[in-house]
Amino acid sequence: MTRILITSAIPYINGIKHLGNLVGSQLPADLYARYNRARGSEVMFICATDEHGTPAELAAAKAGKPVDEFCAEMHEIQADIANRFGLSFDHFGRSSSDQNKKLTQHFAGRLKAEGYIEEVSEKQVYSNADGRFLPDRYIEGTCPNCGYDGARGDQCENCTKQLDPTDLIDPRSAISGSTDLEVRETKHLYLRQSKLKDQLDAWITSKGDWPVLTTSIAKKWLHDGDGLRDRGITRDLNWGVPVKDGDAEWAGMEGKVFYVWFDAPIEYIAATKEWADARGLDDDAWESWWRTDKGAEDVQYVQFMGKDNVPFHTLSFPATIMGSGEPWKLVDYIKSFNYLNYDGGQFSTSKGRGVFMDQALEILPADYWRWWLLSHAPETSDSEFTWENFQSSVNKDLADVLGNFVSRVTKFCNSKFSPAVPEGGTYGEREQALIADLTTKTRAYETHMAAMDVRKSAAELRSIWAAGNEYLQEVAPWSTFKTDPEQAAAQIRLALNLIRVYAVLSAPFIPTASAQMLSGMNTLDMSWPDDLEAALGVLPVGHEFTVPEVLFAKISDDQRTEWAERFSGTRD
RNA sequence: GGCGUUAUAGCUCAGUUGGUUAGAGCGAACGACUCAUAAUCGUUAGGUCGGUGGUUCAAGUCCACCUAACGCCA
Repeated sequence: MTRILITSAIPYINGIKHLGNLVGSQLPADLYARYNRARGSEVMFICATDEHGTPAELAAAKAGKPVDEFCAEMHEIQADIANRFGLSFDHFGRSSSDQNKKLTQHFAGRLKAEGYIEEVSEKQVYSNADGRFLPDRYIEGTCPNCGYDGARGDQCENCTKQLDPTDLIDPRSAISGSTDLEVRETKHLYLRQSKLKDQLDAWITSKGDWPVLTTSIAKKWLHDGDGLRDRGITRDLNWGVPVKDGDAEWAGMEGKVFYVWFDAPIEYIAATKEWADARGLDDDAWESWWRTDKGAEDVQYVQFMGKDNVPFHTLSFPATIMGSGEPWKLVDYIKSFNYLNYDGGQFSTSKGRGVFMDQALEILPADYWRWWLLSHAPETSDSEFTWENFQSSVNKDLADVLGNFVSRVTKFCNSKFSPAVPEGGTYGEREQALIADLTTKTRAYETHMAAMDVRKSAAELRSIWAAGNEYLQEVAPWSTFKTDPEQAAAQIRLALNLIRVYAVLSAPFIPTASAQMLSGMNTLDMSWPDDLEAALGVLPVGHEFTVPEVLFAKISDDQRTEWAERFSGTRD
């Protein structure tokens, strides 16, 4: 059996994600996971919250809570929203877990032993009042160039001149406002990625089947300017994974933590261990997914992410894996996405512009969003969300084409026969033609899904739905019924079975509606239609069903107008 | 300022290694049907593929420059 390991870029703990974040990683990853499970593969689908770093500390301070408590609460909120969006993670972990601390320290120790860590001494501003070192952008003062009062340590946003923190006149902490600052000498660890440049380059080059978006970004970082640069992997913060050499202390690094981008991808592995630990399984259970010496050789590992995450997944994280000298699994395929824009501009977390995951679920069920987002996923270039487009897609595709098909078939059967699969008649030429058509379309759908061509998959699925309406329109059972009720029964029998087939095929996109369709058809049979003719006979003569409620309600013009207004600026 | 991305029918987007009359869905017009969430099905009309020049027997598809929008960086 094929074993597929799927990871979605892990969302940052600081706040609820917007729809652009969702469609860039978690949602398409979920589509792929659900599809492969449906086809009988063994799937491990991993995601987590990315919890370390200064933004988390500041957000916690703003909320008046200890950072660990803040993260724990935010993790629960994100887990709940993910669940309500139907994101079917096998485990939704936390980068602040003990498993990740141990593993991150382990990797650092291995990298040190293999000669891929360099210790560098730097000067950095320390705030006595805050009791911490300050990153450049958290120091404010007066710009020596233009006199602007709110210049930051890295740049003056008024005159755009780049600065060093020591250039500022009357510097102060952006966190506390304190002016009790001093420059201290501090030591940091650098990951010597440059030593692995050729190895990384050869590895990327070998991935000829990866999307251009992925490889071009990686190549740019490898060859731009002086080539791949070493990266600092430690910070002077309290909130993070303490710097250690495996289990041992690291001399001179006391009180420091690893940089969030070092420990975050390692969480993919650690979250799988969290999964095993939560189920009382031994180490073999998770190592068989990640260690090529313990069974992961045959695992197909696919990562999903937005384009901003590509450098870390094509270079930094692989450098960590390669540099460890241990047989960890490298990614086999990276599916990256462009950005989704919102109504003529960007989604903005800080301005509250656009629709956020919790708000989306307040106004409509998850399937509506899943369908629109996936069928418009920004695969080849940035794409755009507009309320008009959303309204017409939902109304036309979901309500009119699919929802109405279910409705017209079940209601017709109920009124002319009974709420059960009717008996009589036989399948003829037209039915065979439909089966042939559906077979072709289903095979095309499978090909697109396997290739992670999200939009093409959605278009193919829609055309499979439409085929049912085309068939009904042509054979017109409402007319047939008047002259040949037996034949009308055969036509409706086929159409009822088609509803089950649609539920199975559509489940990766719209799992909730799919479950409603199966429930309405009173069946638990989710077998994949490998053979369409057989699949259209699964519900036997006499099988009872219930006429389902309206599957998808339409979006009215009033609603559309109201929502466009509501989400245009400030988050409520 | 440097680097990069994008620019295809009214809208959202496809267009493989350059090769016959540039495609889909929505929207529009017309027609059919009436079982159904005023749903469905069919037909038709819309584009000199941002602009200019070039390479080629042949360019939306390669090259140069220009314009516009956007993004990243220092």
